[in-house]
Amino acid sequence: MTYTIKQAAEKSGLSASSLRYYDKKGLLPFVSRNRIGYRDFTDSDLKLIHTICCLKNTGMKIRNIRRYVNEVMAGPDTIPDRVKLLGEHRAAVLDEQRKIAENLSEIDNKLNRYRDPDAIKKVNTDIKNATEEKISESLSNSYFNNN
Amino acid sequence: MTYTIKQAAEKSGLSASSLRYYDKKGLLPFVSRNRIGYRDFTDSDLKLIHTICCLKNTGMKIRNIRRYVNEVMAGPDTIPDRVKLLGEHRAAVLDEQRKIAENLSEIDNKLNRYRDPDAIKKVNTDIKNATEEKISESLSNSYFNNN
DNA sequence: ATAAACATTCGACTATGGTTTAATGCAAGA
DNA sequence: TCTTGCATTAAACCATAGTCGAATGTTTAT
Repeated sequence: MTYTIKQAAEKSGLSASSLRYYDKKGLLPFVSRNRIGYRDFTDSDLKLIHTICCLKNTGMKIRNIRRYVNEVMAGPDTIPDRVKLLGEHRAAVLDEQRKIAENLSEIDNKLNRYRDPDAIKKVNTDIKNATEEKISESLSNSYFNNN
Repeated sequence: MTYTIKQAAEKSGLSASSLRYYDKKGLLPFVSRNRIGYRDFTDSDLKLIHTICCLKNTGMKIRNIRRYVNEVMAGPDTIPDRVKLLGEHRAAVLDEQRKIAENLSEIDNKLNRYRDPDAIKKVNTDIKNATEEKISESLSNSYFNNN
């Protein structure tokens, strides 16, 4: 069983354009061509493409995905390299997730402030403070169009 | 106390270029200018810039950050809009975090496979299967340069 | 045999989020 | 005064990750 690029696109969730783009970028050196130059995707190809998607979806750059694919193509000797590459990526993703969670918790604080019954009062106090800060520096103020 | 763009850059963790870029994109309408046209950043300004950074760091697009900033500038009447905007953003971020965690867990599976004592054997089996799949379809095989 | 529906490549185009450069101006210290 | 260091703008440039259109070829069904 092989698949055309359109079928591979459906199965992988990528667009045919993206698959061609990835191929051009060296991410799909394992995809064969039939006698007239059309790509023939196998199930094994789609498994590796799935892994590529996992890396892409977690933010790995094309350049590093290519490194990984090349290591896969080079055979079992590169297993330590793959562990290093994936392990470092894993750590980077976790760190990024942590940072996002931190930033999100600040957004949550804002949301809670806005949902507070006294939100209007508090927001008005903020505006007053910001405005006074501008005034005390003889700066123009743009809150509420009070220029 | 006011800050030059350089000092504001240091305090916010952004580059001066980014601050100018954000200003150009309408994210900093609250930043005043002194008599010769230089930006004067106040502490209140930096607080709002901090919020902007939280939104940016969680992946909000410039266009939506601008919407938020405009709502802030428009005063307390827009609090429900802000809650909607931030609430939707929050949900989107959580969903994205969930997807990333899912993809990462598949990467973890790969890592565990590679760290298995039988990793080489298993990888060789994979290559064998992939190769046989290609052969059975009369396709060229590129694993191990066995073209 | 001809049209529809695929496939190919190449180069141009888009979007996003900046960074860099060039020309210019202001301000403060030697 | 003159140099140094900061500021301004507009426009060009960059990186990333695609997407699209044109020209062309293939396969299939009618």
